[in-house]
Amino acid sequence: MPKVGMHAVRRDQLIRATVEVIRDHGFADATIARISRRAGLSGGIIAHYFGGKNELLVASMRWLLRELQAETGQRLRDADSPPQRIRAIIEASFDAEQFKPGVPQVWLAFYAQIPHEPELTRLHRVYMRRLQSNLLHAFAQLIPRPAAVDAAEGMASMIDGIYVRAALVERPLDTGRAHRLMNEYLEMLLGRHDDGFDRRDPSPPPMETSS
Amino acid sequence: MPKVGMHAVRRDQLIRATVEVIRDHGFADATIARISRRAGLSGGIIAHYFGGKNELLVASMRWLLRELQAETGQRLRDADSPPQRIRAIIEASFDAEQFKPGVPQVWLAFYAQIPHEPELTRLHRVYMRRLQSNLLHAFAQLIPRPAAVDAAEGMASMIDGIYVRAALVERPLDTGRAHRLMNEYLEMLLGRHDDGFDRRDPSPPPMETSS
Amino acid sequence: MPKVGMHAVRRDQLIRATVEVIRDHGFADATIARISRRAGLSGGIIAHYFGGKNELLVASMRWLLRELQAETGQRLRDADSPPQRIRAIIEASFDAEQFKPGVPQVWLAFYAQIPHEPELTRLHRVYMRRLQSNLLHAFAQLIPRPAAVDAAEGMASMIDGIYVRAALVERPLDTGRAHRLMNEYLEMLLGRHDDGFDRRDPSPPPMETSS
Amino acid sequence: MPKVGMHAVRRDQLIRATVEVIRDHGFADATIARISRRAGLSGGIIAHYFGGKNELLVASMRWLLRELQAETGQRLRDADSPPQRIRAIIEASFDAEQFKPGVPQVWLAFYAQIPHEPELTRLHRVYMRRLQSNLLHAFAQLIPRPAAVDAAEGMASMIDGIYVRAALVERPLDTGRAHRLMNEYLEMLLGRHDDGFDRRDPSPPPMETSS
DNA sequence: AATGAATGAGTTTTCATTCAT
DNA sequence: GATGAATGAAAACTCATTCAT
Repeated sequence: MPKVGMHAVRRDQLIRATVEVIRDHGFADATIARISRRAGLSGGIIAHYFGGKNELLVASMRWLLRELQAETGQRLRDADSPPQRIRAIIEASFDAEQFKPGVPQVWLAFYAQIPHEPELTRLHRVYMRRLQSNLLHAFAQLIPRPAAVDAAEGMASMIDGIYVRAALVERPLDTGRAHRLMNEYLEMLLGRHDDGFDRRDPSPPPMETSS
Repeated sequence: MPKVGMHAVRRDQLIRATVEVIRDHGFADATIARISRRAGLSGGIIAHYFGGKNELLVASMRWLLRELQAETGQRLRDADSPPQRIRAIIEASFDAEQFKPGVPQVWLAFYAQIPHEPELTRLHRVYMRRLQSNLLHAFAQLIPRPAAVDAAEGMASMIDGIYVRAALVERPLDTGRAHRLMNEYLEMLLGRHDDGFDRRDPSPPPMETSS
Repeated sequence: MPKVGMHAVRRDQLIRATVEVIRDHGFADATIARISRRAGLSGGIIAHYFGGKNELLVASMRWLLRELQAETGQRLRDADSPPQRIRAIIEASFDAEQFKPGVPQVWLAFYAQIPHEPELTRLHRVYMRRLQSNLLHAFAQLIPRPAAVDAAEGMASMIDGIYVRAALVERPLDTGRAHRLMNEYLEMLLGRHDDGFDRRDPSPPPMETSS
Repeated sequence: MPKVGMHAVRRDQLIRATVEVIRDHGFADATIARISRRAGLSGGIIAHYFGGKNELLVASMRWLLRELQAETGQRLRDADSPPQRIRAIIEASFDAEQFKPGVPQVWLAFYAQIPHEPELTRLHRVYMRRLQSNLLHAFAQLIPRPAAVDAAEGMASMIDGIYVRAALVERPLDTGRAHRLMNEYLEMLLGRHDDGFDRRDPSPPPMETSS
């Protein structure tokens, strides 16, 4: 009788290898041969566990999103005010794990593929909507609704922008400076309306449901 | 007798086809067959005019950067104050041309390839440094140096972030809202120091040299 | 304690699955994965019971031939005149079981493989010789020897032809019409010599030995 | 500028190689590697000229059917009475070319694949219907309609049966004996009604249209 | 006895490149 | 200048076999 739990172990092993290969070679050059070699397994194993290369790639992006989502969810649960909730999102995005060398490149590679692979489009849309919803609800408790909409959009853009640039520039911002930039932006967004706006918002924060 | 300028015509034709194919299929699926078919030419032609596929891809990114650079340069020449210079950069980046459907996807595709192709790395670095330099000089005339460094970084990140998101979300911001977000951010960046800082900066603006 | 006869049960189970898969997908697409899944067993089981895929295929054809042979033998034992013996062969070949949808396709698939797999060649040769011998002996008691040789050949060809066509046409003959065609042919073959030929043949009918 | 007509030459070359490989190894073992090697070309060429292996196989069967159809059509055009038309069909089917060693095996291989590949099903159906129609029309001018229907079916079955057996037995009938068997069958079919049936049939023979 | 994990050879397909015309 | 025929390497995928449990 085969060892139990092998399924999960192997899938994880292969997904990690995939992420590493994409990090080192880019999406277009992430071949089955490279991935399976990196995982220390044979090429045929990918068909065995994922059905095909594309499913492995999708599973890898799903895994990345889940990791990030888990981080975000954890921090959101610990936050108990709208500003803290916003900061929780920033901190999850700029977690040390996400800023490790190579990690932004992997995200960027998947980002570029999103418009061309429907399942990636779907995965990303789900993630992004949840993020946007969280940001909007938090801002809406702090500043007037129209400003909150722009603030949420701006905040999300800033997060993405800093992160994408981390993949592109030789010496990316350290996480400290990334945080500082984000927090200054946040302060400015909130400060503009620091003029008597009633911050008490009766609506509860959006649920953190796992998809 | 060959037509004069055929060389330039064909190269342009192939570069445009390359951009279209990357837009429609992504970087990994931009094959010579597809590109040459789109250009209405035979597959062999690419070796003839570019030596190989990779050179064509590099030339295509160079072409994109030149277009953007030309736009930026034009607007910068028309600007005659630091804030106007900053706005010129924003406006060039969020030009209607750059926001056409598909265009952000193409940039994103090249972005993802930049870390893996040295010549793309180089091209992008040159472009980015010039942009950064322009932004920094402009900000440095408006706010204190340490704040200017952060402002330039933040502004560049915001530009990239908004642009990348335009490739990823179903309904990207229209250029109007993109501009508004940028301008609000700019005002906030400048406003924070709107407290007697001497905006006169003796250093000249950076040269607009074509690479 | 293993059930008694498990060996035979499993072999039968796998052979039936093989026949069904060949029926549905053809010989070239009868994979071990499909066969074992159809049998409700794991892929490894085939090596366990047959040594390998090819042995399973050979065993499957042997099984088909044995079934047909059993049917033929039974009917021959019930026949007590040369014409009845010929009809017994016809009836065994066009038994309802053999005309079930899909069955002719299976035979055809094996037929096509016979020239390329020595063991199948052997199996089929044995079967065919016995059939031919039975037909020839029966005809030889009814019509002159040279005519009997042709009649046996013609009868065997007609059987094969009707059967192969049952695999190829959309609406195969029903067994009734198949029988009628065969019987008419038989009558014609015999009728031509219905002119005083001595039907009494001293030679005994060929033995029905099981291979 | 490439040589003109290469397209037709190469396709023919590859189809012939395919037929030879199927003849020697069977359908399941007719690999692209073997086929292209036999044709003296590289494996990639098959994608170039046929798009894929399956299209090559379909084209090969179409080619075989066309050859046979051409032979049949030629002989039918030379026939000027119903019995001659029937004999024309027999003779085309049992042409020396079709009885060359290996040829029946190739037909048998394609036959076995017909139920599993829709395009082969279609090709064969078209061919078979035309044959059946020709036979029926000819018989209908010679014997009563119900008998003609059976005669056409029986004749087609006999042709297929003799031909299939040619692929299966060690020493197939020589074409002479095959013809004799067929002609005897034909005579019997016609002779049974040699009793005053009005052979004059006003309906014209079916058109020989190329598909 | 039976599983299904894992392999690796082999197969089809893809594709950039080369080159004669 | 331009084609598209042809290649061959590399890619993804298939699949029979092996084997530890």
